[in-house]
Amino acid sequence: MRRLPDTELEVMKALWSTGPDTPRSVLEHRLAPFGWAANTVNTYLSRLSDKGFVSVRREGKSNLYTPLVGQAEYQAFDSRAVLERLYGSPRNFVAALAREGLERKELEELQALLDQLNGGQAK
Amino acid sequence: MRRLPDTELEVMKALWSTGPDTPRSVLEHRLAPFGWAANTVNTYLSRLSDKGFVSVRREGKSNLYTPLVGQAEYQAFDSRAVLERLYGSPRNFVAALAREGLERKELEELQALLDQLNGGQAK
DNA sequence: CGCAATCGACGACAAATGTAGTATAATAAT
DNA sequence: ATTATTATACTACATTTGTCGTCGATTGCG
Repeated sequence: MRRLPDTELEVMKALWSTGPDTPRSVLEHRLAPFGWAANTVNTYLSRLSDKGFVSVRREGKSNLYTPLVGQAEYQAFDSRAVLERLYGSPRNFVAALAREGLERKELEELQALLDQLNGGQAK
Repeated sequence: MRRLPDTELEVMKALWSTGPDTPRSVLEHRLAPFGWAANTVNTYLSRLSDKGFVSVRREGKSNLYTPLVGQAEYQAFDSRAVLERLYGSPRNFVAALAREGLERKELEELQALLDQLNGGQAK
């Protein structure tokens, strides 16, 4: 698994939210704000395919791209990579966020999650 | 502020830990594991200088590079960027880590930090 | 059937990143 | 001084990323 560049990640996020989809559809429904040319999306999808993140299948007149890597799976990988790159531990990451100003809501969500993780039990 | 590529970030980490330093010294003391050529480090330092992350000063026979952006400052910026890129909230980030397997120690550290953040008081 | 609208494959090209070599100027050792 | 050592500045070059354009095949319409 490798970390994806920003643009390809945006395309993956689109596919994760819509499910298997065609370039045109995904562009119009989920990537419109970027104002990308149709070919641009095609390039990103093609690169994602090369990297094994999506599969391609002929769906009548156009291609249908299906995510091969799930969002949760990618996030699990990426979050660890983030720690290794600069923070070392979840604690350091959250501390950095805190320095920048954590909102009450974010804090509460975190606390709730931790309670839950602990209630279950930590591995 | 912009996000730094991996190699430049490694150099910054080295400078953060040693303080102002020369290319040779930083390479030998903190970057040895990478096995980079001396000129490679020089290039990274030069790019960091262009980007305004370090300052250069002539120190006798060699250059002395000083970080202009602090580690805490960079981390605060970067951690937010991480959330915006893929997670949306600290909660989602930690949840992703949890899926990948959080160690008990990491959990405890996090919990302690949160207690502290709350004890202090959430903004 | 003939032509126009689509779509995808492939090629292009600039900027950023990873990694160093060269050439040159200053230094140090004989 | 002459030479061997260094450190720096500049150049170089492959790969990756960001963005498309072109061309040829496919489809749908009149």
